[in-house]
This record gives sequence, structure tokens and C-alpha cells, in this order.
Amino acid sequence: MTAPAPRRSTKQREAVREALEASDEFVSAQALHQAMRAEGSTVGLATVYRALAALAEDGEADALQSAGELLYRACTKTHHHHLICRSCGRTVELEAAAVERWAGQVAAAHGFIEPDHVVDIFGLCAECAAARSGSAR
Amino acid sequence: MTAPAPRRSTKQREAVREALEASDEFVSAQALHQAMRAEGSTVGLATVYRALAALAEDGEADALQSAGELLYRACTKTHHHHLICRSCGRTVELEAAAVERWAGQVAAAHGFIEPDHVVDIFGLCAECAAARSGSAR
DNA sequence: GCCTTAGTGAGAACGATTGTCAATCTCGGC
DNA sequence: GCCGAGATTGACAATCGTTCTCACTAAGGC
Ligand SMILES: [Mn+2]
Ligand SMILES: [Mn+2]
Ligand SMILES: [Zn+2]
Ligand SMILES: [Zn+2]
Repeated sequence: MTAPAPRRSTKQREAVREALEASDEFVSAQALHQAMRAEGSTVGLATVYRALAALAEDGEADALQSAGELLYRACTKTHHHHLICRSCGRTVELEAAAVERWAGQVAAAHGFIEPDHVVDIFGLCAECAAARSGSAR
Repeated sequence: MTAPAPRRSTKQREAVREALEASDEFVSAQALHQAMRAEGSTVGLATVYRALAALAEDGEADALQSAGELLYRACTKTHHHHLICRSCGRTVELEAAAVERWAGQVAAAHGFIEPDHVVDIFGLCAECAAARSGSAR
């Protein structure tokens, strides 16, 4: 069906993977590129975009769209969802068997097949909440 | 806190609202603009963008990001989620008290405040599924 | 080592969205 | 009904994240 897609291992892709894993948050391609450059890497921006897309395709990273830009994060390979701080980006992985079941049932009940779902929770983490109330006007 | 934001009623904004309500699917600003033009309207594209943003802000429309573009749909004003056909865009509104509760509890358990959430289910509606298996190779 | 060809990087190109700004409308006050 | 302040509009330019192009480099099977 879909060609297995050969994939050579290059130092650039490896560098991107490492940089991504070094961060616990969802980051944009641009931000990751800048961070890598700051560390002395010479990867090109286009390569970072390509590497991140490949990682996501291989299930090595999760992607989500927030505020108009694509963010990536190195995640567990098993299916899960996220609780994300909208201020600092800190992310908690969530398991939610009940929600998975619900999604499948609702889709089936309406005659939809091949259901997929997006379930993410955004909020302010305790740290950011404290920082805000501390410096609030 | 936030200024009530005065909002004058104009025929353009009204036309956008009507055009949006005429569709049962999520549509992009561009698509809506083209549809309106096709009907003889002379609204500007920028105005459609502004009107849709205003409608979403006022809770008269729901917005979601799919494949890199913002889509809007005239929806019920009460909180709900969506089951969307990824082929034809047909949309079903969903209520899910259990999921709402779950989201709130999970956020609280991790010390997050002001929780918000994104919960959407994508799939192939019965009609599109039938069409596909009928013409499948 | 040699060869085929995927991968890379600099820059151009793209496309959705937002900003600019003069002209035009809304609407509360008269 | 008529005014005037200021919100709104629309054509167009400008942004900005992302993708494309293409000459060059370097995996990796032999
Ligand atoms: Mn994840
Ligand atoms: Mn809705
Ligand atoms: Zn935080
Ligand atoms: Zn469908």
C-alpha cells in the first residue's frame, strides 16, 4: 500500500531528535532551530522542519497546532493526551481509557468509521499561576 | 476588566453571519468569501476575516484549526464538542458531561488552574464511507 | 572505493492571515 | 432629519510560518 519509505540516518536528524528530547515542552521548528544554532549546530532550518515532520510521522514525536504554529514534543510512543501550561508550555502526558472508549462509541453511534480524536487540556500550571498572582496588578 | 467592546451592526457582518449559518460544515474564511462573492456580494476578504473573528469572539461561531487553516462554523452557544467527517466536513455537535468532568479533575489533580480543553473526533461519515468502498480500487 | 540516490542548506516561493489607511458608514446627540 | 466622532470597510501591502527548488553532500549496499 504505502511504500515503507527508506530513511537514512544522518547526523542532522539525530541532532534534531536529541535537541527535541532535551526539551520537556512543545516547541516550534523555529525555536528548536535557534536553540540548536545557539549550541553551535549548523543545521539548516528546512532540515529541522523535515526532521520534525519525519519524527512525527514515525510516531517518535507528537505534534499539535497552537496559536497558528506547529509545535512538536518527544513523547511516549503509546497513545496518550496532554495537559499543557499555556504560559510556560510545561506538559503532562495523560492516559484516559474512558475517553478513548467514549470517542469510539460516539463515532460508531453516528455511523462514522476510522475515528481519530484530538483531546488536549490547556491551563496554567501551579508555578505560572503563583508567578502571576505574585506580580499581578 | 475587558472593555465591553462596542460593536456596530453592519450589513457586511450580517451577510457573513448569514453565509456562515447557511453552511452546516466548518469553512475557511477564504471559502466563505468566495461563496459570498459567487452570490453577488462585494464584501472584502479582510472583512470576512474580521467578521468571523468577531463572531467567534462573541461565541456565535466555533473555530478550529485543521490542516493549517482556521475553520469556522455557526454553532449552538452552549459548550459542546464535535464529530467531524474528514472527507465532506459534515459535523455533529456533541455533549459530553463526563469528559468535561474528567478534564476539570485531571487539571486540578496536577495543580493547573483555568483549564480549557480541545476535544474533537474526526472520522468518515457513513455516506463518505459508502462512497469510498463503492469506488475503491 | 564506487555508485545510486536520499538528505542537506541557502534562498526563493507560497499561502493564509494581518496590518495600513483613506473613504465610508453607524448611531447617539442635537 | 442633520452632525460629528469614531468604528468599519476594502484594496493592497506586509508578515510570517512553512514548503519548494536545486546544486551539492554523504549514507550505505555492493
Ligand atoms: Mn505526547
Ligand atoms: Mn460547534
Ligand atoms: Zn506553566
Ligand atoms: Zn462525510
